[in-house]
Amino acid sequence: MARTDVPTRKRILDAAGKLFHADGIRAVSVDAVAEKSGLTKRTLYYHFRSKDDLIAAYLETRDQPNLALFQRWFAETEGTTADKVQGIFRQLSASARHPKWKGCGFLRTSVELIHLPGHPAILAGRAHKKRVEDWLCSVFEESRLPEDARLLARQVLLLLDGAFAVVLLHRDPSYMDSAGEAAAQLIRD
Amino acid sequence: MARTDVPTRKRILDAAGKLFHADGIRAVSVDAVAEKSGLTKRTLYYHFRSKDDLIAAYLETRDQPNLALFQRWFAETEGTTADKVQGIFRQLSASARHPKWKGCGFLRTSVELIHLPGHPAILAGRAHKKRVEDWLCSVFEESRLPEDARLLARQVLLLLDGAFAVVLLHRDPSYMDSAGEAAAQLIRD
DNA sequence: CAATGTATACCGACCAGTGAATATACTCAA
DNA sequence: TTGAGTATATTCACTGGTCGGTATACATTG
Repeated sequence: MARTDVPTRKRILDAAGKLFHADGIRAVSVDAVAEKSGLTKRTLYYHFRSKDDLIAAYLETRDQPNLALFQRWFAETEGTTADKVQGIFRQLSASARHPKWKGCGFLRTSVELIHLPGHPAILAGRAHKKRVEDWLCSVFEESRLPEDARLLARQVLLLLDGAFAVVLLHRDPSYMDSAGEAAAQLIRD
Repeated sequence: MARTDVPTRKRILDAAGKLFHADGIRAVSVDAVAEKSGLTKRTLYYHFRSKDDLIAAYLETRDQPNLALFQRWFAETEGTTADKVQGIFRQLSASARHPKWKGCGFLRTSVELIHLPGHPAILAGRAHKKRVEDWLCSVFEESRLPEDARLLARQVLLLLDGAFAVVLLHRDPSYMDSAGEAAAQLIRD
């Protein structure tokens, strides 16, 4: 239907999101996305120029919500900055207990496509990680001596992404808690 | 030649190794490996039951050398345990400056294939990471109070893998140094 | 009519894996 | 020593299937 352009596009993005999350980007064919969304492949190619275009659009929809979640978890935790950061890890640890948990979509997707340097997914992943780091940095600048803030933000990001990778690989959420403790220790120190 | 079975198999593994490292496992076709090794695909399938079998054999060849490298870097660095661990990160930081550096093959491959739970590459990655962690744990047990050793080993592993992922994604080896500093700080503390 | 959106059917390229035949080297009996 | 037999090693040509992407025609709506 011509009037209802948005729902069609959204249906495609929703279907793509589910499939990409479940099986990875490379493994999901455009045919599969079309079938899952109940539309024809040709219709999909009417709304998206290419599969890469679809991937980019899919990642865009995930960027802000992801950071917002971290910010909410940070804000909702009582205590020092170290406690609040550890709160993020604790919430992630709880999330990771769900059997369908697949870690950080940006990290996963970026590593999956790391061999294609200019790929939109790499750029999206890079931008997302930078956004998280910058937010952490601003948080530390507000509550601590400024010269440590950038380094500290980087180190917390390293622990965060390390935990995403290791928890995913070992299927053991307790690594997320170990990462949270390490982060708290680095911040407190 | 029947007498010289080993070289053929090795030629295939070498070719596969180069291609897998350069382009990723999924992206490399069996045809490509066959062509690179100067043999026919059918010959490849004579020596390896399947592509997965080839992948598993390829990863096996990378397991011990990788850990041995860490151990060498650890042993060759002077100073405290914290210094020695930081030495590993420093060496990795130097390695990461080579333009062809692609991070940890086990981590990259495991994340690439994470959606296939029983895949040999996942099992190999898991086993490799466990081996590194166990080695770190034994190192810490020898030089520190035993109850902290396991947690510390896990946290260093988290920093290590976080750095592998973040350095790869951002193409910025200095994250490896930040990880090393964090590790040293956790150990010293 | 004309623009937008959707569908059927198809393309060439590539994928992992295989069938059948062939070449090479080793074994052992005459 | 030689020649037949056998296991190993390799090749060419192929299969069924999937991939991303498209040519073309049909439908709906203003």
